[in-house]
Amino acid sequence: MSEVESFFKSAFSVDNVIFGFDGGDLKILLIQRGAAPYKGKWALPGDLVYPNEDLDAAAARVLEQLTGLKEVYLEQVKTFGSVNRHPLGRVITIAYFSLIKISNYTVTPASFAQSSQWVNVSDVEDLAFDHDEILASCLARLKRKVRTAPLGFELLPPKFTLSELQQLYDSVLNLPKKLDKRNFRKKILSMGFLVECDEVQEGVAHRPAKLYSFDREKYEEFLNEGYVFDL
Amino acid sequence: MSEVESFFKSAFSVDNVIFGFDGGDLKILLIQRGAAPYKGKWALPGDLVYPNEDLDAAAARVLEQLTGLKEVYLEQVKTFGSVNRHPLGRVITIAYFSLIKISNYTVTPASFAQSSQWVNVSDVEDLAFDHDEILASCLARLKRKVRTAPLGFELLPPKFTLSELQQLYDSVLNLPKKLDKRNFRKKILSMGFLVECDEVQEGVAHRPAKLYSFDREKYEEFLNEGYVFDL
DNA sequence: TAATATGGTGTTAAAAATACAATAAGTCTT
DNA sequence: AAGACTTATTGTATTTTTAACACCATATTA
Repeated sequence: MSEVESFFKSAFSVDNVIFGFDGGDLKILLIQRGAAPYKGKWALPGDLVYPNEDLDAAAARVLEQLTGLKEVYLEQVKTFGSVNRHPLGRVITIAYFSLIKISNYTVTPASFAQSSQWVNVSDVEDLAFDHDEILASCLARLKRKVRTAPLGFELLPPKFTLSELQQLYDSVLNLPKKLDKRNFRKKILSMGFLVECDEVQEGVAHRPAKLYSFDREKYEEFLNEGYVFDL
Repeated sequence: MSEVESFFKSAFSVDNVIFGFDGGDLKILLIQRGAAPYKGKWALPGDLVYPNEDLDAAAARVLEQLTGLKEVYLEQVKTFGSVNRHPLGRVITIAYFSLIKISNYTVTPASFAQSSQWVNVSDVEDLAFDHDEILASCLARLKRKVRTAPLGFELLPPKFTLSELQQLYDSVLNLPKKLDKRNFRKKILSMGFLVECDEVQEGVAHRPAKLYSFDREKYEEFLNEGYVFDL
């Protein structure tokens, strides 16, 4: 094999850390591998990139096949390419994370075929390949990004309470001390892109909270006035 | 060709945005392409990744071949993989940036063979491939990173004046208003990891400035006490 | 020695971050 | 129906951080 040919004895894949938020916990969607290598192990959903497919498109495809969801927040994080990361050859992988509203998740043929499962981020361990490391990178990115861009809303239903929003931040950031309720509300409301719906929570055994939604137009105005999201 | 084979008709490269700081300006090192495609155009230095070479190693190799420098700051930024980004086939590229002390730069056989040149970042335009976009990503990353980690020092000689340091920040950040001299000094010195050398500038036609150096141990202490670099 | 150039230094006012606790509005139990 | 229970909602005082701002010092060169 010539040297030039040997450059083409390689492939690339995408792997996707799919985040969801449910029951107060940050979760990711894992699949159990049905074939070697790492048969039976839990892994991040991923696939080889098709020869004429863009990278972002490949990540979106993996996501859609597994969840049925399109047009979700998707962000490239880092590329992992250690020579020996894949037992069967030189395969580098481009890691993405995506944020979905877990309530929209439905079981698809793909997720049915390869058993898949939502797992609390804090419980994940011992994934196939270098996926533990990939998860760590994506989680670190999410922690940073969620403080500097209005990403949290991608994980919540369209209408949510401020307590739910705060819980989300608490579980993503996982800080030694929870955020202060009054200060959190003051700050997030002062940015002016959360609007009150004329609705309250239902079916809770206590005082129902007001529902809010994220107003993207008002967020754009906020940016145009030179402010930056910072939490 | 089988479908599986077609996955292996692809290659990956690294491209490196090599930043230097000289004469008050932020610069990058470009090479002029000697062969098609884009023959004669200016481009970021890069190369295909060898079959048994890690990605970071490939980026370091490209850098060393061009500059003779080892052990420089190197950071992966983003992977570019549009289907048609390379005219000759499917080549995705992993973009890195590196920070070098431009005074250490020497012409190497590689940089001699392919004409190379330092160019002010603000003057760069119309690079080969998607390199304009790659540069934009790396520059954005540098702007962010330089405020949250002590990277600036990688671009300066071991001993520098506070004015030089501020000039560096001014030219990297390129803000509408320059930083305030007194506030800048107060803040950077208060972090406690810059130490005065017992030396002053020489050969300047005005009052010579004190020289400082970055003390990495003190920086580690600073971190261990729970502080974070923030400028 | 005067002109010129950059180095070096402190204070004050404004804004932002933090710490902190009592009342309100529902449901559930008895 | 009263009381217990649970979470929602709201404001103030303190501390910390940021931002704005101007003059004298020290060297070289003409």
